Amino acid sequence: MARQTRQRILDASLSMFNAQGEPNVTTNHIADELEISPGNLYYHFRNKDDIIEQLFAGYEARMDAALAAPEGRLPGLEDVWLQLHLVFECIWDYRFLYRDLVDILTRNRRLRMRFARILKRADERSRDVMRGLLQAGIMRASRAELDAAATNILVIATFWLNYAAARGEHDERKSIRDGIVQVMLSIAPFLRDAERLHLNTLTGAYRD
Amino acid sequence: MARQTRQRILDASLSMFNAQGEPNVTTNHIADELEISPGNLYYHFRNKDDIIEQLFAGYEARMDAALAAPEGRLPGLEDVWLQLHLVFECIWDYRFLYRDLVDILTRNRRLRMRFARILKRADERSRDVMRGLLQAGIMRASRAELDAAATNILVIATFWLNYAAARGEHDERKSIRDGIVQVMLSIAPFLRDAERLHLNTLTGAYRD
DNA sequence: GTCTATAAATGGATAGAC
DNA sequence: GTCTATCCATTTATAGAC
Repeated sequence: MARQTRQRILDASLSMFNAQGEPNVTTNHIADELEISPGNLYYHFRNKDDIIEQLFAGYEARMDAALAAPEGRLPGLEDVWLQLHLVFECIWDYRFLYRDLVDILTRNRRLRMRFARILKRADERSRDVMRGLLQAGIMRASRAELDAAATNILVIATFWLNYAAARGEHDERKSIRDGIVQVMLSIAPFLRDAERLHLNTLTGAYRD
Repeated sequence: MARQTRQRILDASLSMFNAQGEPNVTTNHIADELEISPGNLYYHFRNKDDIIEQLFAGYEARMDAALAAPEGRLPGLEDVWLQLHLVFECIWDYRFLYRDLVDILTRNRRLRMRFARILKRADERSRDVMRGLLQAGIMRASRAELDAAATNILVIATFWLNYAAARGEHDERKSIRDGIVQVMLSIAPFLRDAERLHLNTLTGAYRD
């Protein structure tokens, strides 16, 4: 039953962090929710940060998988679409991390480095995709524009949920779809007319 | 001296919030820093949230001024440049708000509504500029692309400092300039070749 | 207006029994 | 593994003297 309780604590923590925001959930709240004693919780984890680190490990593995490149070929627009889904689903499942990102990373040096590594990987991946579109001849961009576009995608993906919350968006689930559309449309103006129009049609249909 | 102390509390709070993050600064810390008693602080403000609300009022006025449109004429690219500076400087001066935006807005219903109003205004302003470029004939975009581009600018401006922090950027002052360049380059691909090239040159020079 | 003193509540964490 | 009991530190906030 040891494994069991440990896992239950992680599951409840993730769920409560996501629902109420990590700063607003104490170890006591978690223990209450599971109807176990605080002492028991501290038997399984050194402290709250330990719980967060374990959750982060799950997030890390998930995001690393989502950021994997397709085997041995250049990525196309359809690959982007699929990959964005994987990434946004991952962000959604660990949204507590993003909600208070700076505060969490400031408190914990290890997480800071690990998150920076993921960002860097996402950046490379994002650039790869752009380069793929360039080489396929369906995109036109200067070096600076390409870099900026890649960075743009990271910023949108990373903070889209926060943006939705700040705007007072209630249907959080829907904002995931909006975020994906937002990223796709940020690529559109770089494309050749045919592909650009195609993308506009696709995103328009997807939105509803 | 009443006005004096009150203002000193506001100044110190803003400075400490910006430096250490609002969640990590308590009313006691503020009193300590000013070498006054906690009781004195509570004579001037009902609580920490009251301080934040007063600071927010300053932010609000400042941002409203930065978002004002030029008198009676359509905005051009140079207007965007200037206006971005005003907006980013304002964000910089009140960066504590942006650092823990969701948490702060979740805790305070009034601030939530007031910030949403500002975002809405920025959105309109951003759209106006796009429309101006369209009508001037130097930009080409579908309706969906224009909306997305306007939103993009908001997302970048709002979260650029957080993004820089998450990447482990140390020179915070420099990230302001990078943010401005990032926004300008997000507009570039929509422009006619002449203006597009011009913008690439300008941002390239500005960055260093 | 400002201070001292302190209440009241909370959150993180541990010791020791079972 | 789990619980009870409890400690310690922190934070917010107030009462009352000066």
